[in-house]
Amino acid sequence: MTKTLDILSGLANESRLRVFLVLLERDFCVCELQEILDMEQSRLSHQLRILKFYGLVEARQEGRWIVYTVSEEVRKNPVVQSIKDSAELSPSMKRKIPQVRIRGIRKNKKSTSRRE
Amino acid sequence: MTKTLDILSGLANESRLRVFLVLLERDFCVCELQEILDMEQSRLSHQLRILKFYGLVEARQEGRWIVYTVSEEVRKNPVVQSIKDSAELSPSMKRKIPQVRIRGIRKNKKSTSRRE
DNA sequence: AAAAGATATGATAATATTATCATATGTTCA
DNA sequence: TGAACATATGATAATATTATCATATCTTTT
Repeated sequence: MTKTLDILSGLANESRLRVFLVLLERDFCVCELQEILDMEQSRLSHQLRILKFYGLVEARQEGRWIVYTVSEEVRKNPVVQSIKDSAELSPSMKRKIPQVRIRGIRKNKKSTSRRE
Repeated sequence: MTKTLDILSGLANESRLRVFLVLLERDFCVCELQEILDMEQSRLSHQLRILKFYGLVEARQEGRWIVYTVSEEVRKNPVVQSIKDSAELSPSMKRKIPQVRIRGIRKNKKSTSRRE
């Protein structure tokens, strides 16, 4: 179970909070997050590692991509829920979320072996 | 209104989180907090300043003491409420809370001018 | 007024966080 | 297989946080 202090520590950073809020919408691979959040790859990767460290996100390989998720357990956490309700994503990010679908394009080309 | 990121930043530190949880129980002056939390005065004072900086606590003078409070507005914040519900104070701290009453002792000796 | 009590502040050192750059690793595709 | 893509990692520098110590400030008490 994710401790409250871990949630606070993990999200006490603006970019990490944003990444997390986007991942609460739905799963994304790193390059999709890059697009939505307009963040440099390496920086994003480091921040994702920290989110993972605090138990806030999980990663799975999906073909050529690594897809990050917020588990059901974390989603159910009351502190996480209140943060989700209170913190607003910027309009520009919200706009991008339904559009960005880098993985989708490829999945149609060839049904890849997906171990989830 | 206290922003979510401020709440997260302010409480993403174990001692600060503890101080805040104690102050959610009721108001305390610094020396009472020192007693309950077993923290050095200077360190406590610095952390209180940070809590104040993030808008999580307020301070008022009360005679010789400075009493810290969590405002109603902050208490009502959903993120604060969920943190209060999720994070547990240690038993030793809980035990001390009803006992420690440094201000009270003096108040009986002489009714001091109190501007609250 | 001086002593004692309560708290804040400033300086410093130790430590942690963050961003950035370069590069390594693993996967798919031609 | 090798190029291209996607991501992670390591090193380093810049910056921020934290703890500690000494001292200053303000209030009350004697």
